[in-house]
Amino acid sequence: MRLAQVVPLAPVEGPFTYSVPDALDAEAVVGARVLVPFGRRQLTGVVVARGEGESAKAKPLVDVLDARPSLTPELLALTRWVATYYLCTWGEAIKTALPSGTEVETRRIVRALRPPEAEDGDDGRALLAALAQSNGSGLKVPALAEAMGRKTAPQALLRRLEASGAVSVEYELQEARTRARVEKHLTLTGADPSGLTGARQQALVALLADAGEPVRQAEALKASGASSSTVKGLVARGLVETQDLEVERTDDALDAPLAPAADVTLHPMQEAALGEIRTAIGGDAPQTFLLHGVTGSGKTEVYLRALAAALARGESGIVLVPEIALTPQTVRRFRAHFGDRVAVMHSRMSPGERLDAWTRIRDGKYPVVIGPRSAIFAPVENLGLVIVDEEHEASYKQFDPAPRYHARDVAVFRAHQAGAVCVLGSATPSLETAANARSGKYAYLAMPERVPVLVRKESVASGQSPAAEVASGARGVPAESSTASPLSLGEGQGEGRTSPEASGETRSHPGTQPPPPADAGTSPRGGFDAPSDASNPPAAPEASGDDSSATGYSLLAPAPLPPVRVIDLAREKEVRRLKGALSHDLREAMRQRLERGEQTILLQNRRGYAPVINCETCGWTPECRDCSVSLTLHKTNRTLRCHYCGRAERYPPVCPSCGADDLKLLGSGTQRVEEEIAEVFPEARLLRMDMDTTSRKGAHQKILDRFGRGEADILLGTQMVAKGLDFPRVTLVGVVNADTGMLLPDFRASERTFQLLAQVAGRAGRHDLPGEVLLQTRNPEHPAIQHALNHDYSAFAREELVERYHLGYPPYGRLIGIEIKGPYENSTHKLAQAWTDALARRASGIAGTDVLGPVAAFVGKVKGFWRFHTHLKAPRTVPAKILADAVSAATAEIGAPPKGHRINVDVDPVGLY
DNA sequence: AGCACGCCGACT
DNA sequence: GTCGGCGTGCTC
Repeated sequence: MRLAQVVPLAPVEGPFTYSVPDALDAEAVVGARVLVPFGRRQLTGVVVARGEGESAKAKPLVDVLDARPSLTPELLALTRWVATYYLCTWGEAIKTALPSGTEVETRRIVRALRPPEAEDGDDGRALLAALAQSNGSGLKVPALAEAMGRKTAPQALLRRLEASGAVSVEYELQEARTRARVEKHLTLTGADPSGLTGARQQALVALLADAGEPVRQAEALKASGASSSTVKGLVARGLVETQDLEVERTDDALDAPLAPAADVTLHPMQEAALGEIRTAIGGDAPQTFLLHGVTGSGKTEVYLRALAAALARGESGIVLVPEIALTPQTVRRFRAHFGDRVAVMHSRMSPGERLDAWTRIRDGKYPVVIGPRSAIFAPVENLGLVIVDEEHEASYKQFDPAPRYHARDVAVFRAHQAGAVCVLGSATPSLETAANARSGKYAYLAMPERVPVLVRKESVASGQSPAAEVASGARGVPAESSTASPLSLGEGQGEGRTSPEASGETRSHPGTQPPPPADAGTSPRGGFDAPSDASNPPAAPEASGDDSSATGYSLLAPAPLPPVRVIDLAREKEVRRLKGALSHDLREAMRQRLERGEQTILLQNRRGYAPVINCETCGWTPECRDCSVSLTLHKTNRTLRCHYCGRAERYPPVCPSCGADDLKLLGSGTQRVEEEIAEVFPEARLLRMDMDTTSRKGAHQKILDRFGRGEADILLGTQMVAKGLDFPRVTLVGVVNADTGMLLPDFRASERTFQLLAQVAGRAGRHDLPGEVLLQTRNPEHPAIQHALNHDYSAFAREELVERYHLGYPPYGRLIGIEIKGPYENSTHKLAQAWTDALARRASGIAGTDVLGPVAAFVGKVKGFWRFHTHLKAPRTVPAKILADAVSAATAEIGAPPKGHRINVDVDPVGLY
């Protein structure tokens, strides 16, 4: 008999075998979504294989849901890899690759067949009364339970009422929540319209004749001034036909007019990088590049041209960006170049818009897809290029729900599998990527210099260049050696190979453990050491007589990377008796900018007014009821707020514990810095950007636009001020407290701090005005600070890699994190201990492997759930599969956790606390 | 994830 | 005794 292997979209291990009725045989192809009987109900699954054979257990497929398969064999293979690598079910992985809300399944619906009074028993009456509220449309079983004020539905009672004919319980097909939108369209039948007298009718017919294709009724009526009765009349006369056709829901924001793409000439360094990428695109073998370019080196221009090369070959491309809201410039430039060939996915899209975009991508209408991490599963065919912009960004890692995948690593795998080229771009590559570049696994492309900037002429004249209209390119810049060279991370080039699973190659290389990047101090600095001295800037290009100025753009010489100065807050406190958050020097620097009419960006990576309140009399500190953190004072509405669960309560005027009027506000967040600036510079125009001021849709962009137009002197905010923005008049970047996050118990804390500081430092002095960066810290000797000071990524990476090597952390070790959550501290700890013991027994036989934990999470309780962590740490030489098997075995041994408890497995975790 | 079965304590 | 709560196991 004909069989199909089907993976149900449920967290069960599959696939399951079904028989295929003759009528569905042609449609039930691999990759198609199907409706299958599963237990007592029916649900959506995906056909992953077809075949012939005998199976006694196999039930027949109920229906095929796709006219065209939802998943290509390539995406099926990709999702299966994600499932095995990230330890989730194939069904969970497939679910992330499909638009949400499109599942079809049956649910039990209970309907009342009699009025409540007809029932003798009290509970029977209560059930019927609950159903009566549903107006005969019935209730799903959980909804019924809720309507009765119970946790679970009374199953036995239900069965009795069903048997006695008081209620019906039926499985009913629930349509997908998200469906294609169909709207009424009008066409002419071709019948002779002569003899029509009504002006409206004539107008409508003329419009339809002009169009020559079905026109949306709403559109036709608006354009012709007709009404629906006009249509009725025409239909009655047999002149017009109506039909329901699918329409695409699009995001209006994307229809905004675009500045034409500037045709710029590349800097030789960009040219060299692009050349290598193009060669790889032209070749047959898959290849991954690290494009390491400082802020302002023109990475986007390289992406654009690489993508053009792939498109020219008839291939498609995927561009991953960390978060669309934070990268509007990048998105706009792709749209300016590729127009309606680009599908943009972003987090603010409605499920319907997403579905429509997804459908059209699958139908091949968009060869370019740009979006956040989930876009790596976009159903494009003939993939030629995958770009991961800002590859170091933590937002590429998904945590909830499973699969807990890293989109960058999935990107590398997908590109490899498709024989495509993958480009990972960053100014501050993750150390994983740096190690892969160093070992030769990824080809290394360096763009260590800023390039001249092209701005629209009128913008230059007014002194304010709207961020979106800036493009990068250069002409006539003397070529420096821009040969790609490996990162100078130490000795041992060649023999060390760290191979990420995402490479799609072997999982491990036993016996090829990377050597320690020893003796880092004496190793030569390689091709990438950003110039930190302003004394030798690249020569300015001629700004006239070239094509670009003819098209309304002018070239501005690149600014050198700005000098960075560290302000030791501890010393500042001693010497100058620092009050508030802003040191004397930072205030003076800000004053200068105000006087010169230049702009300042201030980073304070903490929102609210004061993160801690303390009663000086009794020591009371407000803490969240549901989370083990102290509450932050938000002065704007006088609330105490929890930054983990969002809970807010009134800020008490006096200490609720002892009644003393002695509450001291410790530390400062953005609101307090805002207040301080207002006191010191009452004339300054200030914009604050943090989660509190950007919660409304579009608020984020509004603030940036206002700042870009020069409507404010100072932009103050959390790390969102550090991302990909280009404001020509910003000449000062101040970091109010560089230590936030630096001392967290996470082996990546230092890396993240360095990346944030490097990123925000790159915001100063991007055009003709020289910039300056001031870092305030209590830890001036910290490596993250010291290397940010010199813009020296290479030195930072070198040093940090040595540390990682000695500690056995990634990229020199593998890590699987297990989070155990539960409602009580004791029960959760016990479960965590039991799980950890089970894992330890499995891991004891694996050489070099450690089981660390369980330890209480850094924030022990969040939203009422206690959290404990255990980590499995192993050398890279241990195959990932061995570790995964150990974790699976431990999970199986422990079995299902008690009610209310959860165990989450996180392969390659990104945050440890 | 549902859904059903079957075992326990708390009421009539 | 029955009902409701909850743990356990299964779903082609």
